Amino acid sequence: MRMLPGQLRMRVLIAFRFLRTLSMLDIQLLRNQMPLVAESLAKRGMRLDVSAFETLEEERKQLQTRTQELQARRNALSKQIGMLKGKGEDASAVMAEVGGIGDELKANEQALSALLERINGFVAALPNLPHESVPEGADESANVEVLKWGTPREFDFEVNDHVDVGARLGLLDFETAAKISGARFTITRGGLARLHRALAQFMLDTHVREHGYTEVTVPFLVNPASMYGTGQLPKFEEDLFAVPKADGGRFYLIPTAEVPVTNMVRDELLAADALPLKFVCHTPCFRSEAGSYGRDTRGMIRQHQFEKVELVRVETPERSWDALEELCSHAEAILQKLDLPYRKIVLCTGDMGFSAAKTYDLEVWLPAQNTYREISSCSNTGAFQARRMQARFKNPQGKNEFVHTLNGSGLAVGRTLVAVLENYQQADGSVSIPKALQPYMGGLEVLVP
RNA sequence: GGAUAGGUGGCAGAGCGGUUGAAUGCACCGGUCUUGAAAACCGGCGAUCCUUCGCGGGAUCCGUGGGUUCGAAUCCCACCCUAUCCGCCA
Repeated sequence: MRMLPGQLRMRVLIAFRFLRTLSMLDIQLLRNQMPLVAESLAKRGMRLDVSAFETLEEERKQLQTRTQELQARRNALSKQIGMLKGKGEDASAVMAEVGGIGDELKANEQALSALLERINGFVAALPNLPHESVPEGADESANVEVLKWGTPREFDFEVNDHVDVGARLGLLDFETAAKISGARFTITRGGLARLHRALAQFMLDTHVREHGYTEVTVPFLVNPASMYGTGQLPKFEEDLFAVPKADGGRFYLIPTAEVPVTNMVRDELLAADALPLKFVCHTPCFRSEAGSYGRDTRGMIRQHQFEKVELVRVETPERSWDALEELCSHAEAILQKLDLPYRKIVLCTGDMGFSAAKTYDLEVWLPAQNTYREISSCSNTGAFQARRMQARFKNPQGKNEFVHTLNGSGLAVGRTLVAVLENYQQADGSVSIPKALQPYMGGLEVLVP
């Protein structure tokens, strides 16, 4: 198989990263607590080949020790040559001796770097370890409901789904979007377009004014290193849209603001008093949805392009677990203010994303589907992303330590619009506007056909 | 797209091919002085990996990769990135 230039660069980048950071999981943990790590990964349905790793490690130690011995000898002898020449004495005997080291040293160095790349390939495929509080299970059926909020409304008429509600209003148009772009795109018009904008504004304002987040705007096109930092690459390239650059490189369209916002601290060494960082960011998100051809084809639940208001936090390890609860409550606050019934679940070990140590999903009630659907996902990745990104802070003991990074939707704007249309629809085809949004709609109380 | 300049420790900024992991300043930590603080003075202060129970010892890292050399931050080549100016453009 021919390798694309981007992939080649990625492999080079990974090899380079490995030498600097040695892993995505903590390599020390892997070396010293192998059984524990294996057990933890097993909970995620991930079988860790312990003996394969130990063999590689054994080989690495031998090779590294031998290489370093040779390097030490070469350095010492070369230093002697410098001293002899400085005194104007003859150094040819020493030069002959050091010359003999060259071949073996070069062979050792090459073998070592090849081996390091193999070990990296092994470690890079490992997902984050689940937090101890995460319930064990193989798939979504083992997720655990934490709470239900609100009561689904009783309808005294036949409920329509958001596609029909939007059609009756004449403000939601999939056909024209399909003509322009293809499947999984949407056009909204008039009051509905404004309602969509109002939702995003309302979320931003709430998180800034009431929850203390700093609003940021960021690039929507990012480089491969950023995708690697947050964990989308190298494993999940097929989920992304790529844009080629004239120089042969590529940009990726962000699948979530988590990528650019979290990468703001990549390669940074932060002062302890700079933490926590709390950012809120409204962006479009682009996803290829390559693995979900048959799912949610109707309506605007699953799109190639949607908008999201994202919360990102950079925390110290001591505080990150409290911060996750807090962040999730901030996302919940939006649903509560909009009076949309939802439930909160904690994902089991088998259903979590690659980078996450623990994830809460918020699911909003959709009456037409008679079920709850995901509208937010809030995760603590611990030091997993920070280790990939080299994002550190100087702890009170003066030691450099990896930060913990968290992110969560607060909320997905498109799906929130769906939820409002379905939950606030009325028998005559109109849709009343949630109280909290009316100030953002110039006081408008209802959208009428 | 064209033309320059530059990428060195948390930051700024030195660095004739040879005891340079790197001067100096700032920041930071400890101490002296002070009623306290500031100032001044003294001392300390990079990361990662290997080895050791520990003390310690060793290796690698000056944008990235490669080359020359007994020896490279320093010389050569390629690439990446940043800044500035010109052109074009929302």
